[in-house]
This record gives sequence, C-alpha cells and structure tokens, in this order.
Amino acid sequence: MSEPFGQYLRQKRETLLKQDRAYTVRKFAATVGVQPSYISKVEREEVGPPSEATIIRMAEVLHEDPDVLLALAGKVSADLRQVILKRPRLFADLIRQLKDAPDHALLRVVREVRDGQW
Amino acid sequence: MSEPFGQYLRQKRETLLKQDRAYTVRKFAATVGVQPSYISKVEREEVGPPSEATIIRMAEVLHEDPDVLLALAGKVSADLRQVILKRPRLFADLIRQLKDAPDHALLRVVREVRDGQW
DNA sequence: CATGACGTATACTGTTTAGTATACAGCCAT
DNA sequence: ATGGCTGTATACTAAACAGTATACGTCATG
Repeated sequence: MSEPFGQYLRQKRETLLKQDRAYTVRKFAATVGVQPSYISKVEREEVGPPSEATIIRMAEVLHEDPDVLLALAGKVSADLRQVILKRPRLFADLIRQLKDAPDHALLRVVREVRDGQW
Repeated sequence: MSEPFGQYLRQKRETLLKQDRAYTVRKFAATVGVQPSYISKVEREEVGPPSEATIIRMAEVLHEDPDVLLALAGKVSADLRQVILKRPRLFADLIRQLKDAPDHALLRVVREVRDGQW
C-alpha cells in the first residue's frame, strides 16, 4: 500500500530528460515553480507527495494525466470530489457497486451515459 | 459554498436529545470519545469539522449515514477513495460523465450494475 | 584546470489539522 | 441556597503538511 509517487515522477522526468534538457531537476523545478531540492526530496520519497495544485502543474509539464498523478499521491482531484459531495448517497452506492466490476463494464457505462439515452 | 457540518450536527443531536438524555453535549462527546468543549466548538463552527474517523463515530452514534455526514464536512470516505484510486482514469471519466445526470439516471445505472447483466 | 551545471544534504519555517485540559457562568431541583 | 448538570470560553499543543533557502560535493568540458 505504498505510494510510489516519487519513483514514478523520477522515472517519467528522466525519460523526458533523455530527449529534452528542460527536464533536469533544476529546470523542471523552475517550470513547476518550486525549489530543486524539493523535487529531489519528493523523487527520493524523503518527503510525501506535493499538494494537489503542485501535482497538477507537474502533470501539465510532464504531459501526464493529472488524475493518474494525483492517484499515485493518494488524492482525488477537487472537481471530482465536488461531484460526489453534492449527491453523496447516490455516488457512494454507485462507486461501491462498481468496485469489482471489470474495466469493460465501466467503459460500457461511460459510453452509455455519453451517448445518453436518458 | 460553506460547510454546514456544525449546524447540521447540532440540529441532529438536539432532535435526538428531546427523546433521549444521552444526547447532551457532554454525554454525546463521551460516547464519541472527545471533549465536550470540542463538540461545542464544532457545532458552533468555531473550528472546522473533525477527522474522518471521528465523523464516522459520530454517524454511528447519531444513526446517520456516514457518507452524508462526511459529505457535509467536505470529505469522501477512505474506502470510496481507494476504489477510485485503483482505476483513476476510468472512474474520473465516469464521474465527470455523470456530473449533470439526473438522479433517476444514476439510480438506473446503480440498478443495472446490481442486477448485473455483464 | 577552473567554471558551470548537476543532484542533494541540511536546516529552518509558516500554516493547518485535530484536537486536550481546565475553568467558568447559568439554570434547576431539592 | 447549594449541588449538580448544562453548554461554553480560554489557553494550549503535538503532529503533519508543504514547502524555502543555502551550501555542498561531483562531474564534464571547453
């Protein structure tokens, strides 16, 4: 149940670094808007994952899906939370119901709703 | 966008108090396992809502749905979070898709999944 | 061979979270 | 008129969160 946020971040950043010098710890930190030492500590998991806002800026810079990066940090993005909090009973039921549903079932529901026949 | 957790708690507790003396601030606090002064402050919104664990104990004592009480505090319960975090992309899509769906549509999805024709 | 750029070690900080502990004033019944 | 129960005021706290600021040793290179 560990949080491999740091490892994942480092791997992703280093992969991009191979093709683009803008992804050194220092440059990446500057682009994200934090100190290089902080990036270093986060990647080595000397400290926990950053705040939601910082993770979202990181996702932009890394061209990553913010929901995925947030998930690695154990967080659910604020906009999703708002949706759930407005109708907690319905969404709680739904999510628990879907807990063990296979991926294709979820995808089917997503498509059904998108192509909305309500 | 305020958080009426305190108001709600007070109203609920006082309603129960009318029928059962176990719901004074002091007795309720003792049952939940916190100090009376803390309950008082929470109810008057002098401080923010309690931790998830404390809210869940409150919900038990009040015979309330914990998801609802947590929602009033702006929190999503840990078990729900885990479900989302395991498949962030799928659940993020799904939840955003369902954001503006009417209640009856959500209920339909819940039923469809429960009666599982996957 | 020194001058940058690199990642990291070290020390420190303000803010938020989630409460505790104690004391106090008002009321009500005996 | 006092003992006991109310709710609340006041002061304090330990731990976690989310970083900053600076200095250091290493390496490559021009």
